[in-house]
Amino acid sequence: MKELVKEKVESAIREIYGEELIGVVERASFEKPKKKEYGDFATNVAFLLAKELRQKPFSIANELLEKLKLMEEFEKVEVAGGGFINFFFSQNFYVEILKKVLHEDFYLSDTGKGERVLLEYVSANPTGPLHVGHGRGAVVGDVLYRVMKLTGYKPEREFYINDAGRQIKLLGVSIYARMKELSGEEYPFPEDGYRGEYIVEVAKKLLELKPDILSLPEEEAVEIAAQFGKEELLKEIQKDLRDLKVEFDIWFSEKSLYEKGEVEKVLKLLEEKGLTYPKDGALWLKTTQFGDDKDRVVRRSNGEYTYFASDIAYHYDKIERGYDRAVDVWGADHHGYIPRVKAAIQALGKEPDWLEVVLIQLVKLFKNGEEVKMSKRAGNFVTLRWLMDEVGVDAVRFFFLLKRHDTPLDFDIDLALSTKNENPVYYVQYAHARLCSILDKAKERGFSPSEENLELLSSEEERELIAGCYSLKYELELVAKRREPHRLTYYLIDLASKLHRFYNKHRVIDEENRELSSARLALIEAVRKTINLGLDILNVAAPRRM
RNA sequence: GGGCCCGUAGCUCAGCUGGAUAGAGCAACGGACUUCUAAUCCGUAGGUCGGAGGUUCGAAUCCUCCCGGGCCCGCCA
Repeated sequence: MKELVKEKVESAIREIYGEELIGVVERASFEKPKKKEYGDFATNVAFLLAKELRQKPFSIANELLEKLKLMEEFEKVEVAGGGFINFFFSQNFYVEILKKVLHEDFYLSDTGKGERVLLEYVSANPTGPLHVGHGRGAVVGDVLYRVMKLTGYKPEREFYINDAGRQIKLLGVSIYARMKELSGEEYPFPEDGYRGEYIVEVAKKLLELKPDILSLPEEEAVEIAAQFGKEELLKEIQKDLRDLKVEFDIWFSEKSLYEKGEVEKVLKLLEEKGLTYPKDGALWLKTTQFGDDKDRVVRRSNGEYTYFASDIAYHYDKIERGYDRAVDVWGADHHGYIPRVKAAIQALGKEPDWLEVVLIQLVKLFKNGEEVKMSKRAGNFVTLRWLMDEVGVDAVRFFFLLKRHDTPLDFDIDLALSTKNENPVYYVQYAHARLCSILDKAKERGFSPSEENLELLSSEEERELIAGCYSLKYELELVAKRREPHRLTYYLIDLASKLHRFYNKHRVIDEENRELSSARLALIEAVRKTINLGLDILNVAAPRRM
């Protein structure tokens, strides 16, 4: 709808003021006003044109009005508030929109213009189970991907496996220590080792598989434990993600960067550009040249590469793979890391904006009004698995998108289990079930949807529903452009609310008025299709009955 | 000390690339089921949008300062 009004205004401006002022349309607002007296849509273009033309907004608005009045999509156009232009859509226009919703893939768009975007999310270390924060990032990334697919982008999904470096060694030592304990030997547990009980389980499993492992030289045994643990835990992570309905196209191994010499290669490249220097026995990257607070170490004085070094190689690899843009989903505690990675990207010759970072804020769980504390089994955090078992996947996915990704989320477990209207998942699902029920009931009684008399759908509630369905297209564009998947849940709650309001005021199946009934059934089908679509994109169930 | 995020109704939060009288849910109060699902709806009440300046036709939204809360500042990942 927005595009349409925009288009019409553009053509009016073109006729009156000429091509050169078309640009203001992009900056102008086109919105549904809060007050219905102000029409179905309103714009402030006249104010913006006033600045350019140095004339009064009011007179400019009136000039535009003369042209806009004549267009058949509008029943009425008026100027108010000193220069706002208010549009009232004609009934025919609503009919056309409704038909589009019914027959076309109206929600698709080409906003992305074919941009190849690499979405990287979760990327948890294979040293333990996923926690709820990972889950939130997973859902944000996953839904973003699904929406981008529908809005003209070419996204790909990637999980970066941190299977190299210190934390994997530590994992090996932790498992080794537990195996020693299990076989009754005294062995000091490493200072920063992984203390979660899951380590004990991995240790048990490895002992069963390789009973003689403890008779091997310690170094060798630790290495085996590290590899085994990494694989086991990665499998667990993959299972959690599958159950959360989150998928990936590429599993990218950090280790492979070392094995293929990519880390050395990229550091050499940076060295050739004169962007590295040795100091105190370490190798530093001049990130301050690109806006970072201080230079950063890429190779420690003991010869080991830092995590940053492999991350540079990783992003270099992304650049080499030819993506137009990379979007990384990170935990908000990593935000201090952004300037140095962006600096590295510039050092590699790309614009800093080539990389976008979506930050995921903390998730806190509440049950019976109290915060759910860390479980011993997991180490020191609540696992995603526990939460999924507790409230189900649909609730997890939906609730993770109830707040913008960078604001902290308090996850109310009691609410997620509630079957009342206060639970937004049920609220939306109930709307869907209700729509299905009406359609079933109508069929039983010999009614069927028809597009013969759609002009009868002229009440405020019906128009709201028609416009509401169609705006899915616009919402998806916003989700993709602004990387804000939470908008989709809000949209669905809003559409469900419009449906419930309609339902309580109007009767669909009416023996006295079969024509209106048939038209309303068409509307019901359109709303059902739209809610179903929205839930599908979220990958949340749309039950026919509840 | 430096940097980032946040402060909107009693509570949880939308709205923030400037637009008309600031929204929703929960909680409170009052209503609506012989009818297509009451897992729903309608109404009432509730606000100096943390504070003070500034930019302008117009500010919750942009700028500056202040107050309050969170997070980050490693040759960790």
